[in-house]
Amino acid sequence: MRRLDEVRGMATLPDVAQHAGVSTATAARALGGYGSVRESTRQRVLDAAEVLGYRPNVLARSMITGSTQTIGVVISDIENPFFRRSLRGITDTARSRGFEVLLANTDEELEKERSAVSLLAARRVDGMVVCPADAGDRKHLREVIASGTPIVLLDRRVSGLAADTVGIDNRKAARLATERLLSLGHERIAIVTGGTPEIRERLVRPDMRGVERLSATTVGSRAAGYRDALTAAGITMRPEYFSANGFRREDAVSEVHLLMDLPQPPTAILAFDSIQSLGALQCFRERSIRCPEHVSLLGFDDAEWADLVSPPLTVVTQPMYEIGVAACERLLDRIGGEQRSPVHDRLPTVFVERSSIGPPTHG
Amino acid sequence: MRRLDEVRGMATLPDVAQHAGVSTATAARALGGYGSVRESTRQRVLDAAEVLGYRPNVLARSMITGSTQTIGVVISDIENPFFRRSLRGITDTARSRGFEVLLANTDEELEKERSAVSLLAARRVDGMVVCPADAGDRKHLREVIASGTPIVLLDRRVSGLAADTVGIDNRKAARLATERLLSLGHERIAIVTGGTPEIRERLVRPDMRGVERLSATTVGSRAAGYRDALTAAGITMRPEYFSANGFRREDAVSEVHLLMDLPQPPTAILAFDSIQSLGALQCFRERSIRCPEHVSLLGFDDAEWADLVSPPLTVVTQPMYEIGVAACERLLDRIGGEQRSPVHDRLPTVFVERSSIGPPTHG
DNA sequence: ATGAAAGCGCTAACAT
DNA sequence: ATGTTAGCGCTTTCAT
Repeated sequence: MRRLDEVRGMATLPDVAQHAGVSTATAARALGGYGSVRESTRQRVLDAAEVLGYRPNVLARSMITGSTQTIGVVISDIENPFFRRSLRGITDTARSRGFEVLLANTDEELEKERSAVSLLAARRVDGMVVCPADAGDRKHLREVIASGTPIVLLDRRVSGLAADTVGIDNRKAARLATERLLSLGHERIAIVTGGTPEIRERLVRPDMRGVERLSATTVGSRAAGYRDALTAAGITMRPEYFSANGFRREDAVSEVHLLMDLPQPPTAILAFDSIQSLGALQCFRERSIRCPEHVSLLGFDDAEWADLVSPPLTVVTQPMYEIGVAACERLLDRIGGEQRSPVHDRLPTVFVERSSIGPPTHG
Repeated sequence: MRRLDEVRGMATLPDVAQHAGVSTATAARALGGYGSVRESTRQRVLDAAEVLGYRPNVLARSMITGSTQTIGVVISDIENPFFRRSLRGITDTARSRGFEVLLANTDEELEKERSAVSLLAARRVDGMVVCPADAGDRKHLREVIASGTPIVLLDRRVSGLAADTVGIDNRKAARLATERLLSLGHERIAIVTGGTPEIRERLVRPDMRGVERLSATTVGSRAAGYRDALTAAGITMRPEYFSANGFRREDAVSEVHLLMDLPQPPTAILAFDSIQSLGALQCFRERSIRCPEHVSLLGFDDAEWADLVSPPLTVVTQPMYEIGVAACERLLDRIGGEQRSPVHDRLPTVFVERSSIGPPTHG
């Protein structure tokens, strides 16, 4: 009775139409719920569809309508607490609005980002949420936007790109965190940024020229906030307290070791994300350094384990899930045709004081 | 010069063909790298594509070839360490083989699983990796498989389903873990399963009937392994030591509170996943229970924080990433046309002893 | 309210 | 080696 159905288990619109004794156009109208169809006909078509186990071919539909009801998400690493929580916000929101999510990891590598973006574009996603690599050119993003596919930037702002951005005020958050450390009496404060040596280079030169340009990146902004606080307190920034040698946990571990090996090791460390915090904690454990007695640790992002490590970590919290939600909503609005010029949402951060910071021990 | 390009930024094959002065077929061949094309023509086409910023429409291609080069992943929660690590294994593998990943969360809700699977099927994914909800019917999975789309089961085995499975030997792993606790002298061992009350009901009845059927689920298998060890040691399982009231951290926290409120609280707890471990740890902290002095804790899955919480957690490790890789490879093989009957991969677990377990304190 | 027919952008025979 | 010609399954005018 139904040929195609037997081949690949798929009945098509013509099959349904024939079974219901109507034209494909009518069947499509009945199924798609548009146009006008007499109730009795409608029912007949629906029944036929039911009987045949008909499932519309979304691909064919997309080809015509031009919409795939799919968004692409390009992030550096799903395993990073910030991204995975945000991703959950994105997927939940997308889902509730009838969109699917295509996922791609970049591991902070520009090349992977490029190919991911290009592949997603080829898949005709209706839009993308991307957390752009901290440096490098943005031609690929620009092209996508130019071709009419909206992009919303997550976490990181890119100057000169016609894209909405959702994140926090990184500079301010870092300044506040640093100030808290300062108020405790710390003067030797190091930052473990998880950034790349290149970024570091531009940030540590005497005049700090280029900080403004770099404030387009998270690391740059936070480093700038750190500098703001130090400067205001009349403290000179020491290049050796500026660590930026990779975003992985192992990178952080070795960087903190280096820090603690310094003739004048820092009395406090500000970690720029939860992976870096974990690395610092691991280093402390390896050296039997007591925290906060020997050194204070303040981190970004309230990971699920932050209150259960020892000592419980004091953190600057970003509303990770909400950032994802907001980013997705912005994107969906754009996809829906919203026109206004790019907006940059800055969600509020919260300072959660636990016990990993305390007054410095000078020795 | 290029009409379509101006409308939606998209040049089509005919555009490229015309620009290169060849037929669409030739252009397609040159671009697709199949058939035979003279080198000079090839170059001309490629150049034209470059100039026009041509991007093949994957949808149109998929409609014909019937392959979308996309796999769907249906898991309960990306935020669970096990799933996110596995997901990374899946995406990395898929990527390297030219497949994209469509993601869906189910939160262990059968209804969400059904709709996710159905949506992915409608998107014509070439296959799916799914971690099925612990209970309920599997008609939706069966239908997908019947329609010719292969499914590989992650973590959980479902009897009577023609699908490959990749996971560990849960029963054995749980038995070994329990035996370790037993060898330390514990007799009052509780399990925090993260399962549902329904599953628990079936497992705690005196005769334990139904355990076999339930061994199709992770919780069921692990509970069975726990029972195996207890039985072999001549210890009667106490229903009150069997906790199953939700998979979330909060659930675990309150369950462990309940456990510790018992007239005879357990001297050791076996947590069935890292979220449950986190919950137990949190409860301990809330009650100032010292671990392992007051109670031992042994968990499944070596989350990134496991060695940094206090006390460092003793765990049974699953090769999470590798499980994802294996699942994806199996799936890709099936998609590639492999026929053999369903295989059930069981990857090896490793016992990592840290300091959260010790001899019981009888009091 | 319904049908006929023209595509969407591409691939795949089948010719040449 | 290249071109011609059907479609894939659906939506969408334009008739009727």
